[in-house]
This record gives sequence, C-alpha cells and structure tokens, in this order.
Amino acid sequence: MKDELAKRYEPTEFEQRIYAFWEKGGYFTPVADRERPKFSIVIPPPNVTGRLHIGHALVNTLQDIIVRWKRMSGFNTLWLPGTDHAGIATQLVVERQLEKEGISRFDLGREKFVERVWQWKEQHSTEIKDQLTRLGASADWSRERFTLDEGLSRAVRYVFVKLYDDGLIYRDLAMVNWCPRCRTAISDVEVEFREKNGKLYHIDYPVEGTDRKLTVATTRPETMLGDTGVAVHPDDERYRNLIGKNAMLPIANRPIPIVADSILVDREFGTGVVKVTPSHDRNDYEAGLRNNLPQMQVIGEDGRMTDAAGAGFSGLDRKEARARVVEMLQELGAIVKVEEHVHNVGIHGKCETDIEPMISRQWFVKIEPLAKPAIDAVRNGDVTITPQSWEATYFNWMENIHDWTISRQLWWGHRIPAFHCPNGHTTVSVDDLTTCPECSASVTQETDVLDTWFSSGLWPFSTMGWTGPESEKSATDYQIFYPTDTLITGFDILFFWVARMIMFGLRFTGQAPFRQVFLNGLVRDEQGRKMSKTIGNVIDPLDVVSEVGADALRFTLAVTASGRDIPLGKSRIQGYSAFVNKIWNASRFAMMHIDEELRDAEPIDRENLKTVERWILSRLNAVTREVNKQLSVFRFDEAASALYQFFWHEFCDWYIEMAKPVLLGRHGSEEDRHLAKRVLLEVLDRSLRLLHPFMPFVTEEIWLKLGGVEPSVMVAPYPIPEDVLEDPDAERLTAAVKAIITTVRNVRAERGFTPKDRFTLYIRGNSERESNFFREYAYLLIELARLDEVSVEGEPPAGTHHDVVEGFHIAIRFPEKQVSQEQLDRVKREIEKTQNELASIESKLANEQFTKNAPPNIVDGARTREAELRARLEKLQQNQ
RNA sequence: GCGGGGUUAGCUCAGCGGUAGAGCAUCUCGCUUACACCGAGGGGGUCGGGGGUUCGAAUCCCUCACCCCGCACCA
Repeated sequence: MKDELAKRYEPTEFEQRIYAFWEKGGYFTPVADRERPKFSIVIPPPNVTGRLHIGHALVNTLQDIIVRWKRMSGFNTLWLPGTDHAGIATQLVVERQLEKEGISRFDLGREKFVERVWQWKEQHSTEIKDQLTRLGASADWSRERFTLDEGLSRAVRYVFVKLYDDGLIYRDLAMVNWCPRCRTAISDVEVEFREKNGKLYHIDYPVEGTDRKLTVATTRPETMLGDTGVAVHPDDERYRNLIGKNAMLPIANRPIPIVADSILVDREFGTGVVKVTPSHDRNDYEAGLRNNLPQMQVIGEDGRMTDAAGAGFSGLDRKEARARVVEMLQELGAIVKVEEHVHNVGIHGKCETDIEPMISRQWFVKIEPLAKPAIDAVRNGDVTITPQSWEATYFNWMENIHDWTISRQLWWGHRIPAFHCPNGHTTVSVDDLTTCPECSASVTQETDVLDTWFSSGLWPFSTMGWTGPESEKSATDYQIFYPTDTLITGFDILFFWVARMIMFGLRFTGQAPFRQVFLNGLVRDEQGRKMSKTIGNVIDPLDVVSEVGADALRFTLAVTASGRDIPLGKSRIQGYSAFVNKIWNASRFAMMHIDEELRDAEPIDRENLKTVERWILSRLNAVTREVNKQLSVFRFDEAASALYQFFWHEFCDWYIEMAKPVLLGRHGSEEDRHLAKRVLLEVLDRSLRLLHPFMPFVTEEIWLKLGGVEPSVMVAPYPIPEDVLEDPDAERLTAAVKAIITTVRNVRAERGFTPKDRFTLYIRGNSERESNFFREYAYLLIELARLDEVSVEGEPPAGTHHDVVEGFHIAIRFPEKQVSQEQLDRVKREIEKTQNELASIESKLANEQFTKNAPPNIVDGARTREAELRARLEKLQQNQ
C-alpha cells in the first residue's frame, strides 16, 4: 500500500487529476500494430453547437464502458472522437446570434456569414471535448475529427462525384419538403409530424354552365389561390356527369377543370370532391401530373404569397393569407361550414416551422441500389442490431425508402462539387474547376450545400484517412481499424445515420462499416416523461458530475440501460452514488489491512484456503463470468447489477464481516491472517478492475493508492473467469452459514430479544466433515449471530427453537421470556406456509403425468424439496 | 392503416416454460473502531382481462382492453 485513501469520498478532488494522468500516460491512443487484435469504434459525432445533454452522457458512457472493457481485455483499442458541423443546426445558432444584432445572414452575405460560423465553431470546438472528458471518455483525442476537415471533405467530394458518375445522383425538379424559415429543402426524415388542432373549411366551387356547386373541404384555404383543378372519383354517381366541365374558382374567378382521379379521391371521405393544388401538396402534385393540370406556385420560398396569388395577396405571409381568404369567402357566402379538425402537420424539426411542400430543383440520391445491399447485410447477419426488434423497423424503412434529397440551400456545409457554365453544362468534379470542360466557358460552383448526413454517412471511414480508393493503400488507420467493430448510438438516428453509413460503407469500401449496432433508449424522467425545458425535468449531466461525480452518473446510466428507455431521476443517481461511496469505504477498510509486501506477493496458496475464502473467490469468479458475458451482448444493466450485488451484498456485507475476526486478530493464526489479507487484496483488486469500465475515476484513484503492477487500472488485464476458482462445495457450506446466521437474527427479532441477549445454537452436520466445518466456523456463528455458544454434538434440551436451514437441523436455546401472541401467530404462519408448499409439491409428485413427463432434474428437485419441507415442518411444529 | 414495444410489489424495472425477483420507497431495531451515502430484520404482488396449449404458464398461442414509439395517411 503506497498511500492512504482520503477519509471521505470526494470525487471532485480527484476526477480531473485522474483524467490528466491518463492523457499524460497516452493510454487512449492505440498502437500502430497490425498484428494485434484490434477493437475500434467511432463516436456518433455530437453537433459542434454545444452543450452535451443527458442523452450524450448516456451514449458516451456506454461507448466508454465497452471501450475500456475491450482495451483491458487486450485489444488494441481505438475510440475515435469528433464533431459534426451540423449544417442547419449550427447555421441556426449563428443566425439567431445575428438576429440579436438586428441583421440576417442575407445582410452579411455568404462569405462573411460562413466566416462568422467558423469563428463561432473555433470558439466552441473545445467544449465538446471538455465535457466528454468530464464524463471520463477514453477517446483518442489525437485523432479528433470534424466533418468539415480537409480529408473528410475530400471523401465527401469523391463520393458525390462517383455516385454522380454511376448515375446514382441526379438533379431534378420535384416536390420537396421546403422550410420557409430556413429557406432550404430538407429530406423526408427531417420532417416531424405534430398533431395540431386545425379547421376543416368546406367551400363551394360553382360549376360553370350549371347551377350546381361542388363543395370541397380543405385545411389550407390559402392554397386555393393555386388550384388548377377539382377532382372527383370516376365511379361516383353524384359527380360523374360533371367530369370534363369547369368549376369556377372563387376569389380568383378562374375556371378550372373537373377531373376524374381514382387515386387521389376517396369517395367516402368528406364530400368526395378534392381541390387540386399541384404546386403545394404532394398528392395534388402527382394528381396534377396524371391529369395534365398546370402548376401554379402561389407561395414563395420565404413562405409569402407570390404575385401569382393575385393582387391583395402577394407578399402576405401564409398564415395571413389564410385569414384573408377565409374572410373573403365568407363575404362571398362560399363557406358552407367550418369544422374543428385534428390533423398531423409536418414541421421542420430543427426550427418548428410548418413545412411547405414545394416544387423545386434539387439534387437527389437514387437510393434503391444502395439500400438493397444494406438490407442484405442486416438480413444475413453481417451487421447485427441490438435490441433485435429494431431490425424490423430498419427493414420496414429500407424497403419503402424514397430517393434522398441531399441538396440544401444553406451556406454552412460541404458545397456541392458541381460546376455550371452559362451554356447550361454542368460538370461534377472532385477538384475545383474554373472552365467548362465542354465549352471552355468559365464556370461557377453550385451554391447548394450537402445534407449534413451525407458527410456523417462516411464517418467510419472518412475519419480514418479514406478519401477514395487510392487512399485505401496509404491510410494506416483505415487499414488497421476499418471496418469498426461496434456502433453505439440512439435509435432516433437509425435512419438518418446508421442506415446511411451501412449503405455508403458497403458501396465504397465493400464492407459494412461495423459488425454490431447497439441502439440505446431515450433518457426520460422518473415518471417516464421526455425531458424538456418546458416541463423543467431536464437533468444536466455536468451538474450531476459536479454534485456527485462522474462515476455515480455513469453507473446509474449503465445499470438502467437495457436497450429500452431509461427512467432517470436525481434520487436514483443519489442512490448509486451511495454505491460508489461504499466502494470507497470498503477499499479504505481493506487498505488498513493490506501491507506493502502483499502487492507483489506470489499467487494465492489455494491449498490452504479456508471455506469462506474459497467461497468468495468462487463468487467473484461467477460475477466475472457474468459481467463479461453480459457486456458482450450489451446488457449493461445486467453487468452493472451483477457487480453491484456482488460487491455490496456478498463482498462487503458478508465476506468482509466474516474476515474481520481473523483480520483484526480475534481469531486464527498469523498465517491465517496473512492468507485472509491476501484474499482480501485479491478480491478488491479484481473487483476494481471489473468495475473500472463503469466507474473509471474512483477505481483508478483507489488502484493507484493500492499500487499495482500496471501503471494504471485502465491498462490492467480485465478479469476472465477461471474454472479452478469455481467451488460449489464452498458455496453450499457458506450459504448454510449465512442462512443459519440470518435465521438466528430472525428469531431474535421475532421473539423480541435484543442484540445483547445471547443464545446457544445447536447444530449438526450430516457428515463428520460437515460437523467439523461447523466446529471450525463456530467462532463466526458466535460473532455474527451473537451467540454465546455453538454446540455441534450436543443434544438440544427441551424448550428450544427448532428449524431446518439449508438442510441442516438447528436448534436455538434462548433465555426464558414471555412469548407474545404476535410471536405465536408468526410461528403459526410459518407452519402454514410450509404446509401449503408441502401440499402443493406432494400433489405434484403424486401426479403420474408430472413424474413421467417432467425432466428428471426437475422431479429430483421436487423430491429434495419435499424432504426438506417435511423435515422443516416437523421441527417447526416443535416450536408451538 | 402497417410495424415495433409495453401492461409484474407504492415507484422504476428485471425475469420470458419448472418453488414470484432487484433497486428505490416504507416499517421496526441498532451510531458494533470501512462506510448512518451504514448495518440487521420485517411488511408488501390472484405477474392488465378472458380463452387455449402443457404434467406444469408471469413466461408459449389466440383474443380483448389500455398505454408508448416509428412509418404511412390526414381533402
């Protein structure tokens, strides 16, 4: 032992010091060795925009647990960190900043604006690292990447050009999701649906040349200004004769054709008549194409009405225009009725603005040829997804996938490497062009940038030096660490990110970018609600770290992370911080008894181990097996619980208490004490290593004070189970000792005795060996059960309490005392319980179907149980 | 509408074919020189309803109810 542990556990005292120690030791950086088995993982790059929330804490804790576990298990381990430029999100942040200064990005101009964003990025780029550092993330910061780095940008351009050349990227006029606030197109997955209360307006459109009117229903009356048709179902008797005639569009006073369309119109819904606005509705767009209806854009890119909307509307905001249209229709008497209507409104998730479907010229990825192999990779097991239920979601989405809109009318991001000349030629090129290869005219680069997820999709290999096929021979990291092994991320980006990485990885590297994916759940509050600023139930991970330390937070996250959503509350974290405290204090106790020379002592002399020592080593071995097994299947909760259970309730509550008489010199020889200390050290040492991935700081702090062979616990070998340590006999006997002690304590409380009252315990082994065992451990029974005597051979006198525990008949004699009714009832209840169980097991055994069909071990178990119950019942009845 | 998940102790959840479990909360006793962020002990569940398969079902199948989450639809 080098040094003493501080009396109190104060994580803030040492966490940052420990992290600095690791960094200085270079333990985060793997070696450039192709021979050693490697383990690699890339971080889901957080947005540069800032503060880590509890979800980040979770996903990075889980990664770190796996990474530390693998590193300690001997793998040449790389955890590659970095950040994402997060196109829209980051641009938004800076735009909001500008707003405060009273200007817009358009006032500043593209170049100046992008400069501003870079400035902002530089100011904040260290924040993410600092925050991950405080959580204890053992990422290799020397390899930190940013999606706009030169190498990564090069990869983006290569991929774009290649896909274009392969005919998988095209530019076309199509109906896209347009965000009028951000003034850009976004992809389908970026549209979120919110249920909103709206109104359904029923409007009369007069039919030309008749006195009939067609009533259409719409939730967006302002779009009627752009109607170019009215559709009915071809088989609908009510309107059949009107097909081919014109309806007169109110307000605009434009005749528009009545067409038949069986796809658009559901006869059962509403009036069975649909207004068609090809320019501002996805379905209407398709219907317009089918029926040759013209497109008429009445809403512009900024969400305001265009000139085409007509005088009185041009320049009005969408919402204003709606009110105006309704007002005018009311004046005309064209509104038949207005209904309350709950419907899903598509909004842009990043800024909450209502999406405007809009026809626009954009760049797209033809996705099906990419999706097919990505589906196969999961189907044939090259990539596994945990929890497995997500695979269904993955297939469902991938099999119904639509082309991916990749162009964004933003300024912050990878500018599309396409070059246009005045003669209408467009050339894509990895390197910048100045003149058109076709006509030599000077060219200008496409102004659109790429969807952020286009570059994130390349993350597992673009971060490793991959910039195209030639780089595969020269990029060392790519050669050693690609493909990665595991991906740990939130399920919310399964489509955005995971699916696209698989598609790109397969297409460009010929391999899936990872073998296993673990999708973690959402962190919720204790009542299972989402954390939100409005509810005020947000837990800031950095606050928690300041209050109780990173280890308590990490352990709490791990112990609740089964793959489902995670209910997290402060009280819960508080609870697990008690566990960290427990580890601290148990270590403190152990270190009081561990001498310097023990550290380098020869291996434990197994021959001379006492039963309880063999027991604790056997239990330790079992938990070692369990933790390794559960981590390999991402059951962080099971692994953490097993450690919790073992360390607290087996090691602290029982083993340490059992070892105290020897350690403190109240019992046993000097050699016994030496061996006890040796075992204590062994268990603590292994426990710290087992716990390290979950709580790296506290384990390291203790480990360093303990003084190990390795310079740091994070590079000490992770324990693996050893069969020689398994000891069912010791487990059985120790379980009996524990149960007997518990029973005595029980009886003491039940009969109203105090801890000061001393009893005599009579016990008999079922063999001479067992009797000897109880003789050997009589001192323990006396100490822990507070007895004055243990009699192994003596015959219990009358008037003692009888019981059968773990197959051993015991009798407890205690001083005369008035027995209360309550205590008598208790005895009665116990007898009844035993009788009931006995009855049920007897009837079971009497059933021939059971003895015939059930597996032998189950039947045997039942027989043993029956015998036990019978013996116990007999003894209990003596207590009445 | 399609797909996935859920309904087990007051709360949060695990168990997913063979005697109902954990953590927290609660109650009782105890400041015993590692720890009161502690120790010892107790109480508390007809495993959402109904039906079926089985010697045996919280666990498998069917069905109903309610809740959550995707996707699609939403005139």
